[in-house]
Amino acid sequence: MISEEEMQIWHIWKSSYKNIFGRVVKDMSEQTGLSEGDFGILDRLDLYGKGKLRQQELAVSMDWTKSRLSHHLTRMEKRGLVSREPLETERGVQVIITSFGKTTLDDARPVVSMAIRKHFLDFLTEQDIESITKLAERTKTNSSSPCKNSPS
Amino acid sequence: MISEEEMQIWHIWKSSYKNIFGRVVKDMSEQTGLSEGDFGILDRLDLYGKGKLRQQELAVSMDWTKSRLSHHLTRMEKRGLVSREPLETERGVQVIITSFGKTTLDDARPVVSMAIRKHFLDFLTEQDIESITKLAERTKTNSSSPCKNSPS
DNA sequence: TCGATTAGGTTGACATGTCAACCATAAATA
DNA sequence: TATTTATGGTTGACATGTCAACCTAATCGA
Repeated sequence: MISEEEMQIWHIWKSSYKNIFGRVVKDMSEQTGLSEGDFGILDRLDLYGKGKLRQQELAVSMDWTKSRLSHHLTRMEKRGLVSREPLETERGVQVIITSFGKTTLDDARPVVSMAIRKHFLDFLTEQDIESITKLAERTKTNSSSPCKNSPS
Repeated sequence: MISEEEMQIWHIWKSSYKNIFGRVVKDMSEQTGLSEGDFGILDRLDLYGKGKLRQQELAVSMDWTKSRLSHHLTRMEKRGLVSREPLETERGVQVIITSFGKTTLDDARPVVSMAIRKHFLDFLTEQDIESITKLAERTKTNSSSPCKNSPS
């Protein structure tokens, strides 16, 4: 169905990603104690929500299922990184970064930046950047959502 | 430490990978019942070993830890995809694809090929291929292994 | 107004991964 | 030869993910 060379490209692409990504994650977790998920969540709470976000928005933003997020938040809560409380106005849950979470995040930012530069950005040419950007465009989710708001 | 745009590239690169890879894996698992790991293992047994490989070689080839492989093989054994038996000549374990594993693999190959073409190859330009290949080269593990054989 | 849906979350079971500890055998070295 | 050390694997505990079932509070339609 597909040629040797084509299969090669696939394998190279996969392992290249796994290598680079793995190095960044390793630096991050070793030097900050945060996983990529932890960091993503804290980052969004801090930047998009000034410290708090509704659980559902967080799920969308992370592109995670509600179940996955729920489990993850439970663990982060135990570690003291975030807290949860019911919304007042409507139903739903507010996720709030704790002060411990905030300082952990602040400490982590430079580490993460450094890791991304060292293991990823430093290797990119202009061509790579263009290639990455365009490929992402081309393969983007076909979000012409199936008739959600279509005039029946 | 790093600019908005640089962070953007990182995010785009990550999500682009996750999207494409996720689609391929989803097709594969839905249509064949195999995970990527399952397929990788069966594929290697079939191609590199004519049906059997030493566990350790398999681990290297998959770039997995021995622990991870051991756990995974235990599960695959339960499902009847592979079997294990001790080596005769030296110590160690032979991993052998069962006939059920072999037919499952044969059925899976075209599905996997199709998925890779549909979700990945079809979107690649010549430039992308060059970019992917070269970036992989540039970021390849610096395998000048730390003094394994260095003259003290 | 009442029943059916939808939205927002939680939970438990199970699959998958990681890590450190362990065990046995082979090889190297004192 | 006796003691280390390296090799090849297994195991158990625990972190992380997925899936389906469940619960409750809106909301929609007849």
